[in-house]
Order: sequence, then structure tokens, then C-alpha cells
Amino acid sequence: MSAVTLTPRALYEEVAELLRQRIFSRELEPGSWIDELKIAEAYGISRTPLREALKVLAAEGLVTMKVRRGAYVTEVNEKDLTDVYHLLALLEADAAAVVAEKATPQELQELADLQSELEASRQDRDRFFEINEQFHRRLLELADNRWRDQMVADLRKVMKLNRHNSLLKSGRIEESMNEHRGIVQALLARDPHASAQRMQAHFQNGLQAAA
Amino acid sequence: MSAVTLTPRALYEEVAELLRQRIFSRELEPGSWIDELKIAEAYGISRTPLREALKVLAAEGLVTMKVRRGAYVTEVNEKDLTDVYHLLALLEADAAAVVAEKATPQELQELADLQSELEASRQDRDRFFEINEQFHRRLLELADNRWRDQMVADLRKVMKLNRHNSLLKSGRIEESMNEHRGIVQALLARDPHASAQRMQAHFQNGLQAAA
DNA sequence: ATTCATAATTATTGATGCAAAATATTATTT
DNA sequence: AAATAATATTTTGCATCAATAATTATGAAT
Repeated sequence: MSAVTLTPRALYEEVAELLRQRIFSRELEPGSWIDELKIAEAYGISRTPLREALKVLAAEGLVTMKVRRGAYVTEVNEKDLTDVYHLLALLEADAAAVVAEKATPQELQELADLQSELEASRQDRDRFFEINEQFHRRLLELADNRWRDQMVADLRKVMKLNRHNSLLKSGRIEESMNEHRGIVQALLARDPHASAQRMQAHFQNGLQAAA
Repeated sequence: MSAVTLTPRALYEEVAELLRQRIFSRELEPGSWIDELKIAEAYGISRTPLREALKVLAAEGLVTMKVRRGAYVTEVNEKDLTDVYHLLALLEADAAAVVAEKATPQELQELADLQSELEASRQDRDRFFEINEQFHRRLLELADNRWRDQMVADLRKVMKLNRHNSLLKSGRIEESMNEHRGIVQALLARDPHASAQRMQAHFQNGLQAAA
């Protein structure tokens, strides 16, 4: 037997990740009931690790457990989305303020470099989004608060429940970049308040006007 | 057997709550390993609901799962506590800002009434803390963001991991009340920015100076 | 024909048992 | 005597099994 199991992570974690993908791809629709038997059979596993995975997803907010009714994919309405987005903006704005105060010059320069890359890739839409995400991720890392990171990760997952993963305006590369530039300027100026406010504004502008 | 089961909630929820109490009372010490067999036997249940309960607690941050090593009570250091406290302050300050903008006059009056009760109970320490908690709880309710509520609840649980549930100054009833009065004033004035700032200051002042 | 009650079916929830993995202890060899 | 290897014990993790609860459907009575 050369196939070493190696157990990278527990089965319930593996299953949780698979279910996450199926939920995000809307293969499992919001509001729909999750058939434990069917899923367990499809994946060729028993229901025990599956149920543990569902508990994890419930804690993340992706599924909702109903007593004696089983698990349902969480349904998010418009208000939920704006509420979640509001919190994301708040947490990231605060992260910017923290970074403005506590980051080393080298770390700030890193963000400035990412900003330059962003400007250079304004023609390449995919690359732009990639660098953009990298910027936000790095900013959170520098804010160095694992509890915030966990919350942001969970909130992002909830946002992904939304159809097309949008709610965000798509065709505003130029504006978005200008806002980013302003954020970096405030960070380099070591101005926590301005950094937070500009990040807030960046999120506000990114929010699609509720029809 | 006349004992009707009645199933108020699932067994794993029940067990999760019991474990929470034991963790908060430090009967289960931070860093210590949680013996599934022993706990299951002590409660007279099987390991299945217990393991589900542990997954829930892991998601809340109270226990940490290690692969093939089982569950451990989460150890929080000083930085963790200040990080968590920082986020609590941020979330509640923002809640105050939201309430200042969106609450109805009746709802604001409710908060003002709670403030009056607070002032009246300045002699009764226990009652003071009770009303104080009620004020914060009601404020969050009025901010009307279930995702924030969930996050605040989880963060509070982590705070309770700390010895003696402190990190908070205890002998500052008078100052605390004055700060509260300022918050209520800002709320009644419908000033979101001032409301948030005063709430922030309230939290900052409540933080025990790190020795 | 409609409503209520009862029974049956279906799905969740809890228990027990088994296998795999990790750690600790003991024995053997250098 | 120390180090390494092998074995044994402990414990996690997965699967199968049994029972409880809820919902739906059917039948009877008003």
C-alpha cells in the first residue's frame, strides 16, 4: 500500500470545504434543505463527519440548523447583505487605522508597492482584482488581529451567498483605484482617522445602489 | 417515566452550554485537554453529540481543535484580550452611531430611561451592572444587525475566558455613569459621530491599564 | 365536502462499536 | 548507559445501528 493517507485535515473539514464550494456555486440553493443521506452517499462517507461539517458551516452562518428539521442553506435577504457589508467596511476601515498607526515603514512601503502594481494593471481586469484582493488581505495581516481576521473571513463567506457574488459595482476600476490611492496616501501620512474614513468611503462607493 | 423529553433544544446544544459554563468557571482550564470519554461518561451521553458540541465551541473560539489530538480549551494571552476588546469597542461604538441615526424617538427615550435607572441605582453595585448590561444589550438590539449581534456575543464569550472575567476596572461606577450620560446625550442629539466616539471612550476608559 | 384524528412513513438525533494513528513505554543493541 | 526500535496502550475519528419525533396522507365523522 503506497497510498499514504497522510491525513492533511480531518474528514469533516474536508467535507465542510466541499459543501462550501457547492453552496457558493449555488448548486445548493439558499433556503433549500440539505439531504444528509444523499450527500453522505454521494461522497461515499458516513453521516457522522457530515453532521460535524454542518455544525461548522452553521457556526459560519452558511447553513441554518432547525431543530428536528435538519440543515438548510442560509437565506440572506437584501438587509442581511447590507448589514454584512456594513460590518466588513467597519472592520477594514478600523484595520486601516491600526495599520496607519502601528505598521513599520517597510510594511507601509509594501502596501504602496501593491498600489503601484494596481495602477500598472488597470488594463488587465483579472489581474486588477487579484492585486486588489492581495492589498486588502495584506492590510488585514498587518493590522494583526486574528479575531478580526476570523470575523472578516466569515462575513466574506456570507457575502458569497449572494447571487453572482455581487452587490458590488463592477465597472468602476478607475474610481476604485483613485480611492485606493487616497487610502495609501493616508496610510503613508500616518493618519489613522483619514485612513479609516477613506477606507469607509471606498466600501460605500463599492456598494451597488439598492434598486 | 413521567419526565417528558420536550426537547427544548438538541442535546448537542445542551452539552455545548454545559461545557461553556465549565470553561467560564475555569473548571476546565485554558490549555487543558478535553477528555471526550470522561465527559461523555460523566454526563451519561455518547460521544457523538459531545463531539458536535465541541465543533460548535471551536467555531465560537472557546476550544481549539488539533488534528488527531482532540479538543483543547483555548488559551488567550494578553494580546488576544486587548484585540478582542478593541473589536467589541469598535462594534458597539458603531452600533451607537447607527442608533443615533435610525432609532425612533420612543426607542431613544427607552435608552434615556435606562440611563435614569442607572443613575438611581448607583448605590447598588449588582443592580448597576445589571442595568448597565441591559443598556448595552438594548442598544445592540436597536442597531438591528443580527450579524453584529452574533459577533459581539462570540467576542464576549472569549472575554469570559479571562481569569476573573476582568481586564475591566471595577471601581469606577461614577466615571462609568458619567460616560454613559454623555453617550445618551449624543444619542438624543442624533449625533452619530459623537455617539460612536463617546462609546469608544467609554470602552477605552474601562480597559484596565496593561501592567 | 371539509375537517380532524390517527397511523404510517420519512428523516433527524443519539448510541455503540471498530479501525487507524499517535504517543509512550519497554526492551534490546551498540 | 544511552539511543533506537518495536510494541502496547490510549484516543481520535468514522461507520453502522436503533429510536424518537414530525409530517403527511388517508379515512371517518360531522
